Amino acid sequence: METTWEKQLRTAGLRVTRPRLSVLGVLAEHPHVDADTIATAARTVHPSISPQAVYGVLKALIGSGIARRIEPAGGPALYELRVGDNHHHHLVCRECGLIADVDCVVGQAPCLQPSDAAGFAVDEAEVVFWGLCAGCQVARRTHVHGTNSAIEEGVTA
Amino acid sequence: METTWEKQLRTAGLRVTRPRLSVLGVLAEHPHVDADTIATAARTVHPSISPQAVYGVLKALIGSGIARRIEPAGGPALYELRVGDNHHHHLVCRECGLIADVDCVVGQAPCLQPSDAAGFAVDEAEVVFWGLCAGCQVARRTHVHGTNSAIEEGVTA
DNA sequence: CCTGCTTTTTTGACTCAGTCAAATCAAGAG
DNA sequence: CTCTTGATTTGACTGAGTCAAAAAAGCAGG
Repeated sequence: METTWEKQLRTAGLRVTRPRLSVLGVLAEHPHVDADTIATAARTVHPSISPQAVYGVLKALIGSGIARRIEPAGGPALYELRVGDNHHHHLVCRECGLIADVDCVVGQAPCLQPSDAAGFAVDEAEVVFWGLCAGCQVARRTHVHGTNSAIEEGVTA
Repeated sequence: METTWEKQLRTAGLRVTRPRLSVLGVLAEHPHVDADTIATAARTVHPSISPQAVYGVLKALIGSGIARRIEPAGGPALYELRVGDNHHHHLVCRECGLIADVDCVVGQAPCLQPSDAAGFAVDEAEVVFWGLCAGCQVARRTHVHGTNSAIEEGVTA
């Protein structure tokens, strides 16, 4: 497994270093993490890693397409490994920040091409679905006695 | 025109104040502005307005649905007036940050509902189209002599 | 196995966007 | 006009991330 990462790094023309391997290890275990969590987790494997090194590693990984950066509104940036070419989108929980992956909707849904592109040369469509994760729906029904009609009426796009 | 804003504020249960009216004025003139630009522009009308007042006003406007906040990756948050109910999405230029509105794709495109919602109760789908605006396409062709094949091959969603 | 060049990492200062809390001030109800 | 409540100002502070110089480590050639 570790050999795979080494190969990936070398293929990308990057040197194989301890900080890089430990960051890759963290990314492989946690699907969507912020830089600070990566630093903390990586420190269990490589105690001397500095926060800036994490940013540096992530920048290198992103630059060579090994990792991807997503920036949900209202929170720090999150990083994920890009395994293969499976481009996907994200479901974000408004309450707890939990993120789930959703398969790319293009294919069944070529409608993502904007109808009027206003002269733009569009090269990527980014979709974020906002809502409540299963756990937070339960928590809300338990503690609050209001309705959650707004949530369940459907999607506003 | 100003009376309209006063009415909107009062309807929302908000007091009509000079900072609020000047921020509304700026928002009406500029479709997508960041907080700092709003502060600078508002100062031409109301010189003593503080940056924090701008944040306060925006928070109030957003809380009552008069304005909307968007947070494109890699830049400060932008604010726009929400006229009527026309929910729309955004085209963002990778080069210059220019933003254009795109009509909501739901209606012709009910496919925005994720196929597998992983137990989430989804209440909003947010779409951002990334690319190059017309101006930056011209600028790039003029100054760089490489290809821009990646850009024009189509949308990756 | 060394040597030396180059890329990474470390260290530490710094920026930018935004928040928080206490004190002052103004809107507008009565 | 006065009083109460809500809004703004002032000023300190946080969190996320960048930048640059110095130290350290990777790895290619001998």
